[in-house]
Amino acid sequence: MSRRETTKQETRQLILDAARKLFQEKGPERCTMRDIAREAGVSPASVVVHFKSKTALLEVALYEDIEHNIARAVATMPLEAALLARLMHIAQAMYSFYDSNRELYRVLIRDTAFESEGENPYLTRQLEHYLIFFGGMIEEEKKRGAVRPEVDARIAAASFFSLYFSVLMEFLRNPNMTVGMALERLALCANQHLTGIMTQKEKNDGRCT
Amino acid sequence: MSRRETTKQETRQLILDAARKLFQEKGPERCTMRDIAREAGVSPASVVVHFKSKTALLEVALYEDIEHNIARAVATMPLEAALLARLMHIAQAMYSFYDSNRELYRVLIRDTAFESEGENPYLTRQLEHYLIFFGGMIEEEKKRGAVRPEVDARIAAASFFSLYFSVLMEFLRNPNMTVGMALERLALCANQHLTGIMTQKEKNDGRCT
DNA sequence: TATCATATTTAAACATGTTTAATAAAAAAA
DNA sequence: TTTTTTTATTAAACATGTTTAAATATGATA
Repeated sequence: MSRRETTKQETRQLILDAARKLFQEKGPERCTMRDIAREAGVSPASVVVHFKSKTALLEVALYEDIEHNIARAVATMPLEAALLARLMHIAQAMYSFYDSNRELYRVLIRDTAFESEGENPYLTRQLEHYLIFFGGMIEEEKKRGAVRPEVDARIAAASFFSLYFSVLMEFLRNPNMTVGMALERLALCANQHLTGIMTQKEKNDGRCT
Repeated sequence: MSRRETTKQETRQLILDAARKLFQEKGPERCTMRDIAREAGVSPASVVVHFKSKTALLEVALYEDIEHNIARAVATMPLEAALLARLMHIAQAMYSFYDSNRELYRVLIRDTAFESEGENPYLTRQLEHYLIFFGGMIEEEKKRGAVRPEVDARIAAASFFSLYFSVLMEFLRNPNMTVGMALERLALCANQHLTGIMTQKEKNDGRCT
């Protein structure tokens, strides 16, 4: 790596460290690009040159941590547990993580969750990983005979994500909601998705296929 | 109403009309508060005095239309149809509506969906209305014997909303996704929620209750 | 009516994310 | 080595949402 390249990477790292510190301490809305630049010892323009925008910086600074947390949750997954328990294991890890700085992650998710695929590769990639991972788990359950064979595993995985994400949204919107309450709600919703809500009779009538 | 009050309301209306026009035409990110003020024939400060912030103005300007659209969808609801068909009727109406100006509604929802309850009364109220409405429909289905009696109707309604909203998010994030594709996906997810994914045997073992 | 208080509007200033144009330093070319 | 080109950095300017303080208009009060 050329001299020029190394100093560039050093500058980038200085900014990233400063941003992480200030975002965590003061929240992304109460720290300015100038604050971050000062903390990093560079000019505000340099921050923009290295990371396109404040939102992009927020994204780079935080999504890495989120990925680590996901990896940790996956690594500690109880493999023998039932599908619902596994989903709840991941959800517990993620909700607790976001709970450590709710305002920070509220702003992060708000600012990035509606970006298009190209603008937010992190989210797209994480979601895709999740779908493969959880979809695979559901396929396994089919083989074990716990999930019906005609079920579309990817749709099921996507549905679980929808339930997980909606509860997360409510959790971040409502400061009075605890991790425990969020988990309780998710468990109820996910359990319904596992067991369905229709009567057997109605299913046999084939009204919903 | 006093003279002072009427002129105030007139000013407010001028701003609101100007905002609606420019938001629709140029998109909320490409029209400034100064643009809106000029179009309305008032000062930029006046816009802030009447509507706290640009986001709040966006909210007031657009949520009313959304409410009208919901009301229209509810009014044209086929009452004899099955639960899934009714959900799809609402979803079709809403997705088509958002499709009329995707970028506009993407920004609106992004900027408001993560606000706390107090900051965004529209969303909270609309969601609550929906839960009561759809929860009531599910209770009816219980009486008809189409939905199992032990099912928590409110949780079921909330779950359907989660599925609806997640598909909407994907729809707004991904410009290549059509209304038809979104509806297709939602139908698959909602149908799974109706019928469940577990085998009967596993349910009898009571692993998920 | 004259005066005071209150509410509405606004010009000007401010705060902050971002862009631009210039500078300095490194790499490449001569 | 000297010159040229490319690249990293930044000071200054800009764009735009928002605040502040002043001015203006309205209603109440004497």
